Amino acid sequence: MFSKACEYAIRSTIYIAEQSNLDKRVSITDIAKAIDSPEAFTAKILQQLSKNQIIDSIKGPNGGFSIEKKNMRNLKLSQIVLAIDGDSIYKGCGLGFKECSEKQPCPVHNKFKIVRDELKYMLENTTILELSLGLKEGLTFLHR
Amino acid sequence: MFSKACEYAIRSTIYIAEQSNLDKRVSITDIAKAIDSPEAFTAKILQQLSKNQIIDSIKGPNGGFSIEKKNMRNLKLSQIVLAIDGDSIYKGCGLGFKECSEKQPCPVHNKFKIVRDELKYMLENTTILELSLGLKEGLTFLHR
DNA sequence: ATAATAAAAGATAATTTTATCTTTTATTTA
DNA sequence: TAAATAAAAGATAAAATTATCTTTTATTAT
Repeated sequence: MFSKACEYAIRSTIYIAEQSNLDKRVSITDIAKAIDSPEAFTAKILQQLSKNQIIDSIKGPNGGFSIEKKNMRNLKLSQIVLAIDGDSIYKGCGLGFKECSEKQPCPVHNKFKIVRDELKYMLENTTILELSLGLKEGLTFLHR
Repeated sequence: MFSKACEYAIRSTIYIAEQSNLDKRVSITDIAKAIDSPEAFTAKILQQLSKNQIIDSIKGPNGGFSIEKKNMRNLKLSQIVLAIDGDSIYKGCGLGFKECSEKQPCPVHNKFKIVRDELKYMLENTTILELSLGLKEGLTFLHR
């Protein structure tokens, strides 16, 4: 569905949100351990998230990553996916045709449209806040 | 969504079905031209489809690929996806956790379940026959 | 100011996926 | 039976993705 990079991006963001709700800033090392991901690779992805203003980053002692509480409920999964994997999951043809469109649809166009729209709706209406609350309440997990 | 290999597999199968409906066997070269794909790579994928008995293959003069008419209406998109990409699209966790399950769900588990079930239903209920008919009737296209 | 901390940036490496090329095997036609 | 045809199988190569390592920059505390 998504690239590994995007999976790690989503995991990271949810974890950072959870910790930011406890007013804790987290380091790359913390994050990689918490979400069970390769640290250096995760660092690269955090850079992208920071550049896209999805997370905040502070250098130096007591530095680390965070998300402002007031932004969490407006931050949607779709923004992370767009920043890391681009818009191909929304706009791309199911069979990979660049020329595929409503006017000139590929054989699976209309079948896929239903699923893609459902996915799009879900990503655009799921907030990082609600996902981090599930974690906090012990209903969901970010590791084994 | 799917790998390139799987995209080419689906395109190929639909094209072979369309031609088989006209009682025409098609060569690798025909297929690659018709679906706009790299020929040698497509050949490899056709081998897999043949091994999985999704398509029939005959060597030598007047050989090529085909699908028996009586099998077309029972052949589902899901069978092609399973043969080429495996079951990760159905069973895999949206965040890539191996340990994710109903009992120990990741934060997006239930959100993704809805979308994944919709996709699964679509793939398991869309036949190659119906997709090839859309092509035949000029309603859909496999090229620019 | 200096040392310590932590992320950013840049370079490099490993792995996987995509793609190609060559040789072999099966089948048909002359 | 020999030549031609077409897919199968095997080896190799290119590109993209995933992953790691090193150096630089910014910030804080001493």
